[in-house]
Amino acid sequence: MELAEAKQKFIEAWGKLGSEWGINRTMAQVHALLLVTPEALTTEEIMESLSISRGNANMTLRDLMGWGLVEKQHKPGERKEYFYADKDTWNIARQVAKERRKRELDPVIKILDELSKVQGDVSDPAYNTFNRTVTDINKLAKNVDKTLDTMLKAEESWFWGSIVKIFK
Amino acid sequence: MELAEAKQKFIEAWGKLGSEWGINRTMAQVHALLLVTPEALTTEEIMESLSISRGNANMTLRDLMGWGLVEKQHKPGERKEYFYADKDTWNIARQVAKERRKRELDPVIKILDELSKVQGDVSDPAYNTFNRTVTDINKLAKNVDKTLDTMLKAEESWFWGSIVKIFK
DNA sequence: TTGAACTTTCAAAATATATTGAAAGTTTAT
DNA sequence: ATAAACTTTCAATATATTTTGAAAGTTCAA
Repeated sequence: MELAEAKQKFIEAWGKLGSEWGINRTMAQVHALLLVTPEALTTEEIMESLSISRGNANMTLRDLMGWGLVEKQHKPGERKEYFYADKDTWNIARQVAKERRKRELDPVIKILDELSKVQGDVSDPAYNTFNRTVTDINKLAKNVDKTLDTMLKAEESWFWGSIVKIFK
Repeated sequence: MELAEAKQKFIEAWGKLGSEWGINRTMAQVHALLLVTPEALTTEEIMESLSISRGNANMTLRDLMGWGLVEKQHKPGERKEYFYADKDTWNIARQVAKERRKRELDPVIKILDELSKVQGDVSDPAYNTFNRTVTDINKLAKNVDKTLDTMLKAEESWFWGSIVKIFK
């Protein structure tokens, strides 16, 4: 397989996986492109390479920076902005986990906390089922939250070392 | 807060979380409804309760059964089908992890394996960056895969006990 | 200042995804 | 064999999301 073809396949696969996990396909593709490119790219080059419009490229790059996955670079003596992706897989995973926790998990936990407090008739099965389900999910969510918290602070080697020890 | 209102909020929150994670909003809502309902419900009742059409309810229930989250029940002497959701949070989490692994992670690993094999000029930075990125992601993906595999076989208490020990 | 080089915005258009509902299909009791 | 009770299908429709591209905005060198 040619390198060019392989890059293409990687970008496609990453885009598909992203869209299955609630991440805009284009955003995942731009990220993939930057991941397999050694040097920083301009908006122009990204547009060209993925056949997307200027507006789309601009918004997507802004989002990627918001996720902490891509950063702007300025080359001395040039007006153009260059974009570069961190290529450390562990950093990427941490960054994504961090953002999704903040944006999605935390708000849900807040709601579950509220719903756990709802009072009702203990002899009512409808109430009992509701209460048990909500408090159980709340517990799980908080466990995940705490686990992520520790993971985000951890060093890669330490983390995988520990995981491997447990799951053996 | 009233129980009815609380149920409503739970269904909404679950639907939103689902859609953020690539799961059809209605599917998540039907699941949520069944989770907070002690007894099994008919298609009719679900349609009514969530204001969705018969076709939508039917397809969604079929999908939920495909995910192993909901099952049909038959009441003796009745023609109607009743639908019931397993309420064990750990089972739900395992089931979702299992299905997503099969449907999304495994296919990606297959592609990454192929792409890892691509040969190229070692003095070419484009090739080096591609190769390093792909093999790194492949390693991460396989670690996740292996971890899920073990987790899926694990008992709840054992699992959380271990996790708590490590992340302490 | 001016204008060239570049970036950002956002309403409109395109695309993708989800939903409807009526017709077709199936099952079962009689 | 019939028909009532129920389930499934799927083309048409509706909704949600993504993308475009041209215009407006910004920056900077001369």
